[in-house]
Order: sequence, then structure tokens, then C-alpha cells
Amino acid sequence: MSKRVTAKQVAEELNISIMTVSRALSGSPNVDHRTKEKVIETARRLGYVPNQIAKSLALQKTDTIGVVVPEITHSFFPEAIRGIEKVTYSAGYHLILTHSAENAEREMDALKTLAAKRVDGILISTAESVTDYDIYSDIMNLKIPTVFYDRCVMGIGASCVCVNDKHGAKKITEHLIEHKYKKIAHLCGPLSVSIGRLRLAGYKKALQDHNLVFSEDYVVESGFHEDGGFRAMDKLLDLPEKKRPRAVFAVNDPAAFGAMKAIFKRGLSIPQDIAIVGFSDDIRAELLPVPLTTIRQPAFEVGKKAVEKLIGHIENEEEKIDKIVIDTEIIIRKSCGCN
Amino acid sequence: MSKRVTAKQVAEELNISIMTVSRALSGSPNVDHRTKEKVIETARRLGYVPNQIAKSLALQKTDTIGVVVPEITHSFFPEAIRGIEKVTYSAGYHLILTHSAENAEREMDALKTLAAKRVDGILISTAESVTDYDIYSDIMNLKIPTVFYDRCVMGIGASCVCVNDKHGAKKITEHLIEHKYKKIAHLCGPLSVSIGRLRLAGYKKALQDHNLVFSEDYVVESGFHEDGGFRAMDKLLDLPEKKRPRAVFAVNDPAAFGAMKAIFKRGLSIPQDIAIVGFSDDIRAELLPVPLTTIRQPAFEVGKKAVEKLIGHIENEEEKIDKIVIDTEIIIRKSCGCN
DNA sequence: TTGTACGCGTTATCAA
DNA sequence: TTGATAACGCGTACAA
Repeated sequence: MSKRVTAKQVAEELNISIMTVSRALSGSPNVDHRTKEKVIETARRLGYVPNQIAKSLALQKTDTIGVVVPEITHSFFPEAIRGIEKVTYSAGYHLILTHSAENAEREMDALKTLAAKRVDGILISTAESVTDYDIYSDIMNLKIPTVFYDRCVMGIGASCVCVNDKHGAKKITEHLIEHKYKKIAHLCGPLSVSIGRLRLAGYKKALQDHNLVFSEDYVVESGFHEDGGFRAMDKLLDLPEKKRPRAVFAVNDPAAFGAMKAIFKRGLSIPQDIAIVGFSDDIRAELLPVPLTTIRQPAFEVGKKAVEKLIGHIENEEEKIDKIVIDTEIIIRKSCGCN
Repeated sequence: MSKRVTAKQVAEELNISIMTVSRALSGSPNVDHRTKEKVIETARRLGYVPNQIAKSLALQKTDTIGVVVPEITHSFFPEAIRGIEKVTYSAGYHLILTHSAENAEREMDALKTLAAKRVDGILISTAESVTDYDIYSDIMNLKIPTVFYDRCVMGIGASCVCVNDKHGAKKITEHLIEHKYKKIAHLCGPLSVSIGRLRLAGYKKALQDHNLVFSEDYVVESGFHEDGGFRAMDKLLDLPEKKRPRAVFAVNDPAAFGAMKAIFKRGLSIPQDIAIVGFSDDIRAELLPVPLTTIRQPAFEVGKKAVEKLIGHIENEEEKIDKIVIDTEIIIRKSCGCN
């Protein structure tokens, strides 16, 4: 941050006070239009750029929203960010982006940074490796308006914007059931993360509603990434052939991609030997050798709704704490056995 | 930004001065370890979070880097951001993300915002629609350290980190020439953007080196997005059948994706009727019905190198202005006619 | 080891 | 319409 032109210098140049400069530039009505013009002209000539830092300190407002992203390369998140960015831009807010890299410690760091930078509000999607919610409570105690998006923590007094995870998971599991598969496994996410818990619940509910037995052996934790999906599927494939699942519901598409690789590696076919479905509708899902049946999450919409809610909290004390659920859509392709 | 605990309150709680609190918390050596412990304990108990805004104002340093991204959903950029983020995190900097959405006006806005927020440095990749470079000069005049990444503006005194665009373009065009194609078209980017200019130059050079005639009719501007690629290809396909190109080099993969759609829509086959190659190695490139031959750009590396250089400029006045060129790799798949 | 005074650049407030 | 002063919360420099 190098030495730069200040309002003081503009004022001295014109032999007027700093306040007049400030007023002229911020469009205050109580300023002679002749002096106003002079100020504007001089400011431009001198290359004056108002210091937002000083303004933020004086006004106790940064016009900035902090965003915590668990994994920037998951196609869901760039799309969500685009939604977030569109709204913040037109509302006159700016974005500080932090990346937790699915790591709880880095997430804590990110949150502390955002608190220290006095962002007006925080948008967060929890990291894969979170185990306790203390840090979120700390943020809530600081009274920083916070909205969870996609991966939420309920019951700590923050608004949430997510998709109908349980319903979607149930629906896509039921789709597998319609295909007459009996032995259906689930590659699940960590239970400390909302979407991990809810999608597992939807899977269980589907089995239960259709009188299929639930077996612990058929639930393997994969995490949210491709490599975890590969390892988890490998474990299922190690089961004696008779016990081997006939279909798999992966907690998200990247995990499904990994699982597909594990299946192909054993020389098995999808869906002939094993059917598989995912969740998220990654941009790659439709392009795979066997296009993936999945649940589409409107990422842009999730991001958009989340900031809108957050800005509500920031600008209006009375804004109610809400849980906003966005509908998903099942996208049927071939990996489930259709066509 | 709500009322929050300050160092003053911590000091009053302990009947000591603010400075002692400041010193204790910033790990200054000249402070009794007993008082230090008390301060730390009290700070935690009161939920004190040091105000970075105030600190930034006092120290004239924000420890923040501003990033301008043209299109967050292009797979190149999230990957570049990941590289940027990794370095900034370990170097103790934070990231303000702005999105120009390929729009010159929004880019200008973003730059002004970053200047006003007194970021320590700026990382920028120019928007598709830029026509003049005045705004960049303004930033340079403000003496804000700036590094261009991927899409660069040379000769205005800023460092650049890019890939060997011209060389890569030449190489992949030559690959088409090796396939004995004579009529090779180019879907080009805007010439006001470095990569648009350079990739066109590489294409021209390849033709020239192999004694193929260059025709203006074979260069159609597509921009960097899928829809532009579709439209540009459509134009080429409207040429009388005799003049129709036999192969196409698209300025980037998204444009190539659009072009492929246009080709398929006419009932033509790739590569039998028309061969096509791209540039960037989008994550979808290998998954397409006809996998796309392309040039791989190490996005993570570009991002990483760019911040490293930027941090050099920020922390060391003497840092030389550089143009860092990163090697690319040709990825041969099937859309070119191989296999 | 601890404390006091001042500055960072802006805006709000009150006075002229 | 304009100006002087205080305040925002911290760190530097110097004094005790």
C-alpha cells in the first residue's frame, strides 16, 4: 500500500477544507455546484482514489462479504460463486474469497481472517473434515451475519440455503429400486457435514419405504472427491461376489467418477454389472463414457439466494433466520440402466 | 460491521494500557510473561478479534491481493485460483476476488474497487471485450504492483505470466498440417486480448512455414465462449462446400465445444468431415463424444507463478519486471484425426 | 517493562 | 454553504 493522494491534498490544492472535498465527492446536496465541479476536476487531475480502508474504519462498515469455499475446482462452486458475485456486485458489496481446501483448520483460519477483516457478513459451506461446530458458534457470538450455503450447520442461529438433499437422495435411490436392483450400496460423505448426513438419510428412507434391508456393509465413506470414491468403491468390490452390490448411489458426482474408474478397472461394465448414480450434475457427468444419472443442483441459484438472504441480515436487523430449500431435479442418463 | 470488542476494552478490564495489550498479543518480546498471559486469557474471554481495518490504515498495508477473473466458470480459472490461493495463504496474504464477466466496464469497476480497497497488489487477466488499455495505465500510475496472468498486456511496465501461446498455437496447427489438411480455419479470439492475437499469430506462422495460403475467410472471431464458437463455426459451414475448411483450430476449448455442436448439427462427423482442435485442455475435453485434441495449459502453475512474482514486487522494490512464459503440452486425442 | 501522544484517511457532528 | 474537531482502532516512536 504505497503513499497515495488523499483528500487533504485535494483540499490544499484548492484552499478549501477536507470536509468540502469529502462532501463534493460523495454527492452531498449541501455544496455549491461550482466548488463541487472544481473538486471533482482536481480529484481526477491528481488521481485521487478515496481510501476505502479509512472509510470502513470511520463508518464501521466494509461493504464486503466473505465467502468460504471448500473446493474451488468442484464445478458446483464456481457456478455458485457466479451467482453470489452477480448479486453482490449489483448490491454494491465486494467479495473476499477464502478457500478451506476441505480442511477444518484452514476453514477456522479463514473464518478468523474474515472476522478480523470486519466483513459485513459471511457465506460459508463447511469443509469435508469438520468435526465440531465450535468455530461457527464463535462467529455467531461475534454477531457477524452468516449464511450457510449447500453444506449447512443447522440450529446455531444462522440462515441456510441448501437443496432438498434428503428428498433428492431418496428419489434417485428409488430410481435404482425401480430398476429392480435389490443390493444397493451408498458411498457416503462424512456425517459431520449436512449433505453427507442428509443424503444417507434419503438413501435409507428409500430402502425402508420399499422394504429393502439396510446393511452397514453397503455404506462406505468416500468423502467428496474422486480419489475417495475410487477407494470406497474398491472396498465394495472386494466383497465376495455374492454380496457385491448391484447398484451404487454416490454422495456426489466426483465420488461417482472415482467409483466408475474402480469399476472399469476390474473389467466390469456400467450399468450391466453395476449401476451407479451420483448427485450434483457436475459439468462432466453427461460426457462420461457412460453418462451419469444424477441429481441436478441449481448452483447459481443456491449462491444467489444465499447472498440475498445474507444481505437481508446485514441491512435489516429484523430479517428472520430461515432455512431455504431449493428444489433439485433428477437427470436420467445411462449409468443407472436406463435406455 | 457491528460493535465489537477492542483492545481498549481488554486494557480497561486489566487496568493496563492499550499498548501493553497490543504488545502482548503481537508477541513483542518486551512484555512481562505474567501480564502477557493475563492479556491473552482476557482477550479470549472477551472474544477480542484484532481489527485488521484499523491495522491496515495505521500500517499502510492490507496484506491483501486483488484478483480479477474474466470468467469463473472456465475450468482454467478455478484451477489458476487454486494455485494463487495456495501461495497467498502460506505467504500470509488474503484474496479479494472480482469477476469481470468478460466485460470491460465491469473490469474497470473491479480495478477501481481494488485500488480503493488499497490492496497490496493486483493479479489480472483481461476481459474479452477490452478495447483500450487506459485503465491499466491508470493502475500503473497509482503504483500498485500488478501482474497479468494468462491474458496479458505487455509494454506498460507490469510483469506477465502466460503460456507460450504462439508456439502452442503453431504446434497444434502444424499437427493438423501433418494430417495433410490444407484448408485449415481458425476461430479466433478478440485481437485486443493477448491470447487472441498470439494464437492467431501461431496459426499464421504454421501456415506460412508450410507454404499454405492464408485466407481471411478462414479466420472468424468466436470469442472465448461456447456460443461464440457455435456461431463462428456456423459461418464457416455456410461457405460453399468447395471452400469449406477441412480442419479448424479454435482459440480455446469452450469455443471448440461450440464449434463441435455446430458441426454435429449439420450432420457432419468429426474428424471425418471436419477435424477440430482447441487450446486449454478444459476438464471436459477428454470426455467429449470425440475427445478433443488440444494444448494443455498448466493453470495451477500459471496462478502460482503469477502471485509469486506479484509478492516479489510487493515486498521488494527491486524486483524486475518480467515476462514469465510457461510451457504447454500438446494433448493428442481423436478430434484431429489421430487413431 | 509499561505508558503517552500522535498519525493513518475518512465521515459525523456541531458550529460558523 | 463551509469549516473545525472528534472519532473509528491500531501501531510507531519516544518517554518514563
